[in-house]
Amino acid sequence: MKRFGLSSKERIKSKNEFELLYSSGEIAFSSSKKFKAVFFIQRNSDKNEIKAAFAVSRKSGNAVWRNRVKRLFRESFRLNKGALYESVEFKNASLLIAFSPNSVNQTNRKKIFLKEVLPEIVELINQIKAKI
RNA sequence: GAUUCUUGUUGGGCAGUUGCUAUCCAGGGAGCUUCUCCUUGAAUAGAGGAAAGUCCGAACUCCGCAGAACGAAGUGCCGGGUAAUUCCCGGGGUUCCCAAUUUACGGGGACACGGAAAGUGCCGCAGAAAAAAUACCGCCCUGAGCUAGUCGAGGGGUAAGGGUGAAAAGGCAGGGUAAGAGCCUACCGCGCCAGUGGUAACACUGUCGGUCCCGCUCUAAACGGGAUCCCGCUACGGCGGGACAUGGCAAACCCCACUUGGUGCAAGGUCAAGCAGAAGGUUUUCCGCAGGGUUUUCCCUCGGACAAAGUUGUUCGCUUUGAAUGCCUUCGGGUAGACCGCUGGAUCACAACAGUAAUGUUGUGGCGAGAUAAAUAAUUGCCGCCCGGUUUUUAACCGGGAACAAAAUUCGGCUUAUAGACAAGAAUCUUCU
RNA sequence: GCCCCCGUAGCUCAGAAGGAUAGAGCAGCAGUUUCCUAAACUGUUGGUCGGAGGUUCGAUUCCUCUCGGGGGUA
Repeated sequence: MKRFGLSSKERIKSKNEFELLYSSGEIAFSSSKKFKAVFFIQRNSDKNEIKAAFAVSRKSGNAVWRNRVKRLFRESFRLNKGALYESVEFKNASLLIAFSPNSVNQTNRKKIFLKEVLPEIVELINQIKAKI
């Protein structure tokens, strides 16, 4: 597996997985409340896999803005997922995560850049890593 | 030269690193081994002019048979273009603006632009009256009466004037009259018909336009014929002639002409996986000196009647079924994975020819996304563009900015949103010759 | 993706096959009552009828475009 890649196997794609995540998952917020992450930890699993999703509500902006936010999330996750894999393999667990914007939308932040998104995603990943 | 508007084109470029999707090639591994799957690497390609809104039109799909009548919906000057259109091009008409001004000629814009003389309905307030005109003020004639006047109850005539209104029953001039009026006349206007030009819408020219009836294959205020009324002239035999009758609204109902079956890629098809059925309703037909079997109060086929279901607005008509693992309605259960459809086409670029143009024909060359919780990205450097600041004001450095917006079966239009750049045209202003 | 609906006062809704002062309830404000409050009663404020064009003498109503919200569909 590539160290900094993100293949389609590492993405949540089925409706069942989304229902499991949103019905019984926990929520973590970044310190500025700009972003949030919903995550579900399955303990004593033999798969040791991590699956991520990037969800942006339709009300927060138009298609161009939503696509950009999702791509920035994906880029941030792709570069920083290594620490999570170490914990998952050590604890023998599986993990599902969905990242979403919380207070940020197109009207209050028309242009958004990676240097704003990346530190807060890293913070969220560290919060989740502490709970495994 | 500046500003504004319209139309068209364009919608930053190059390189590096790390990723994603598709196609293809190579290596490794697994299996049910001419095939499929997993994994690693290389190459190539990877959002728009509107991809948007979903307002029109098609291709394609299945249902179904589309046959008729009625209904419903849509379209509406004429011609052309197109696969087709509520689109585009050209022309006509109406209307507005500019310039000029008496018009005309000229330039530009807008227009859902069939029918109001088939019928129905509506036209608030104001006004006398709003569509068969019951005359408010006024004008004119007449005049009971008495207080004898610049009086005037009542009766009649009058749509020229006033006032109201979005709109007042063709306009204007002359004649005429008691006062007036298409009451009469000229010109303009309205409409029918004919001729000329035009494919046509329409334009120009000319004739005609009382009332009733008949005719012309339909229609007729006006084309033909007859009757009748009125007016004028008359040599009394006739001859000549006739103001024009109905405001607006059809994006009110409606009439006329034309068009339209529904459904929309979550259409539709194949494979895999998976589950659980239940309740209710409906129909145990009839006839036939038709044919066959033959066990002859039986069964099958055929024809007819009847019933049920379907035919996605209704009726007729049509199709299927009539006892079976049926049909209909309601409730409930399971799955939401893969593949096809899925991108080469009314295709794109260039050139020539035809055409006023939209567009078409021919030739040459090209292949340019195919995702599905949904790829097409992130970041760094340099160049180019714009803004601000500093300094040695030609330049350099520093900081900031660059619109609207992302395919989802595919095309053709329309509409709406758009920073900047380029080209062409028009209008206005200024400067020079 | 496709197909449909709805926008009227601060809130929930009426209204019409075009006529102008657009209604009702709740809420708000003022008053009566009460020692004070609530309740009750009386009066009153508040609307460019989502936005822009068009038809018409006249549009909340009819037509077109547009903005926002909601629903259905394997």
